[in-house]
Amino acid sequence: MTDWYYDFIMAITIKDIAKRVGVAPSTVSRALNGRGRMSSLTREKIRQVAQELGYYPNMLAKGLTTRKTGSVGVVIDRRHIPVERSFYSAIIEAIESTATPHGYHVIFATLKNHSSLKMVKERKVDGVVLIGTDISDELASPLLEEIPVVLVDNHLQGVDSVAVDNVGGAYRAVEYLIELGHRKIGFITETMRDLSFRERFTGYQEALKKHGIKLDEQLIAEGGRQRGSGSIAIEELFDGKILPTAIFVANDYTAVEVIWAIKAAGLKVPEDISVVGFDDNDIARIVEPLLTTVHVPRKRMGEEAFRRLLALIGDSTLPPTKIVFPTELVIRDSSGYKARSTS
Amino acid sequence: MTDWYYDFIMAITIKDIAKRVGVAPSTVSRALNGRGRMSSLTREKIRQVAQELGYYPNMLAKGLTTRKTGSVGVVIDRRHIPVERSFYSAIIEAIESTATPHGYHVIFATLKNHSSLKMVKERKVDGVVLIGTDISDELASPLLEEIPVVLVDNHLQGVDSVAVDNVGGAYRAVEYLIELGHRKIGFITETMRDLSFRERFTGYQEALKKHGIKLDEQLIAEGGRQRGSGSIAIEELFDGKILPTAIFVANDYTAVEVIWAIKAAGLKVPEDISVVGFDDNDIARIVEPLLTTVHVPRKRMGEEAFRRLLALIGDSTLPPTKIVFPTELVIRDSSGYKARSTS
DNA sequence: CTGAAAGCGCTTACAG
DNA sequence: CTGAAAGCGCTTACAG
Repeated sequence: MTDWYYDFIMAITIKDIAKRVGVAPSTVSRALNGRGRMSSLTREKIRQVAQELGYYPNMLAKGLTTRKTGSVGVVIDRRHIPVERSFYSAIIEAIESTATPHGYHVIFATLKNHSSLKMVKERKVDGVVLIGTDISDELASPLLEEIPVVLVDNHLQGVDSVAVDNVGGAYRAVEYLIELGHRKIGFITETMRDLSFRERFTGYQEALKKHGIKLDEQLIAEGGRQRGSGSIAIEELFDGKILPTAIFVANDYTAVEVIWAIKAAGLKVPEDISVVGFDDNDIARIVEPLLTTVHVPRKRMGEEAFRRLLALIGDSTLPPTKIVFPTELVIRDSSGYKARSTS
Repeated sequence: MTDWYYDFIMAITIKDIAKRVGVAPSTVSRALNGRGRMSSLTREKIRQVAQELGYYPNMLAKGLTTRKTGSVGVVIDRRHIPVERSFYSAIIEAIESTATPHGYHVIFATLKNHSSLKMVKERKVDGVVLIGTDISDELASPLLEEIPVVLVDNHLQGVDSVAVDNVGGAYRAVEYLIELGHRKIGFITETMRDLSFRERFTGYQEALKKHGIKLDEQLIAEGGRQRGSGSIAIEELFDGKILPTAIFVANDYTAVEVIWAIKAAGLKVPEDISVVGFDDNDIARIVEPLLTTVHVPRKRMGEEAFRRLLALIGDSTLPPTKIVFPTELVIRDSSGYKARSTS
């Protein structure tokens, strides 16, 4: 009776197992962690009882002595919410689903409120992955001193990162447009302040150059970080002397707005203007026409980010590595041959 | 020199502060936690030194003695990923952003692998919110014995929950369709196995009844839990004797598929058939035409879920409460008056 | 092969 | 008002 009561209130500890098996708690610890040689008989007995009792280690106690928590932090910049929601969600899901089989939990935080530094300082995590493009050096540094860090979709000198081949992806997208016969190819981005977007711009430039097309400032527009960025940028382009026959947009969300704006202006996509995005966000398959875009392997990036973090947790002296994933152009309905009639 | 070295390797503890101020560690603890009376002079001195040293409590140690971790778990059914990604992401974000100012961290997990039970048993969280519609009694029960639980978008006897007025929302949506002149109003759902969807069906029935419209089995279709569910359901409806002039769809994602299927059949939305969804998911503003739908206040639900959980963590004897949020019909472009010409 | 002891960093009665 | 001690549940040298 009292036994039952006790069990209900308190969780099972190694002491309980020790008593039941008739050994010392330290022996239970060794058996369960597989440390040190010991008779496989007592080991088996202990494991069996632990199982029977439904024992789980108290990670607070375990962590206090081992300095490992079995958790990792995943931090995302608030700015990416909710606009790029599905993009970053996919990465986070991938991290979670690869962390779980390794016995790790994932603490999810947003960049405001220093809550990421807090979780590190409070010793709640063994490492952290920082997702997104706004992670500054000042933010990363204090973390780096304490704990392994992996950057996703960003890069800082001397810090591990998993990124995507933005230059190559953009290059391929623009080259594809050129292959379709386009020569007046616009470039639209929310902002040039993001590393990823600048890299995509570089790819755009390189593709033009490679094919002997001169860069035209009038075909480049920055819509700003806000809703409606795409339509602001389109207005800017349309105000110029020359109309593009195709536009490469630095991310899908803005590309969708660009499509809307083009349609609102009474033009057709892709008949009048082809549009190609970047990311292969969920919305790319919802807009009309379905968006041609550059696929970013978010799942693989998330998986790799966790794996890399795990390696660093195991050995923090590993030299910083930058892992770059290739992209893939996904051709859908928003792009087509340049119309003959147009200039 | 050695001092610096020491500081760098080890984190600051109350012992360090105690030494510096010249008091006992227990005094530091009391000062920092504001427990017990003490001279406000030493208290201030201690707090100041803690601040200077950049002290953060080791939550593992703190949690070991207080049995509080300062973390809560948020668990989502794997099935909701990625289809309903943005829907549940918004709730999770809301939970995170209301948890942070309270000093709490959020552990995010998915329902597979028992990783949710694991985090509870390992004492990593003080409470958990279970999001989504697939949380069974068997899953919730073992958690309930250990820790406070709040359900979101679901309900179980005797468990705290925050939900949405599915019946009322569906009622309003269908009544709106009736006001537009529609009489042959279809109902499409992925499945009737979800509580939410059944409730929405109830609202549909009640609205018809209230306005003296007979329920017609031929106008009801279940597309199944899969991609393309909406188009499967549409085929079923179109195979029937009578064509609906409006369709109420139990969730937005399926509603989008329904719109696609209608357009693929050569009909127009809303001219030929009006479509109304439920959720006000991000995609509702991306489809064409923009989807009329029932807004679910995900942000407020997430906030309230955390607040409720916090209350239960403070006092686990609070009687179970079911909080139901009202919905709001958001009229966009996928719905319109019933065309005169049609039968 | 296994036990007793110390320690991880905190809090909390208990003295004084 | 404040200090010394015990304890939270685990691990890890250290003995034996």
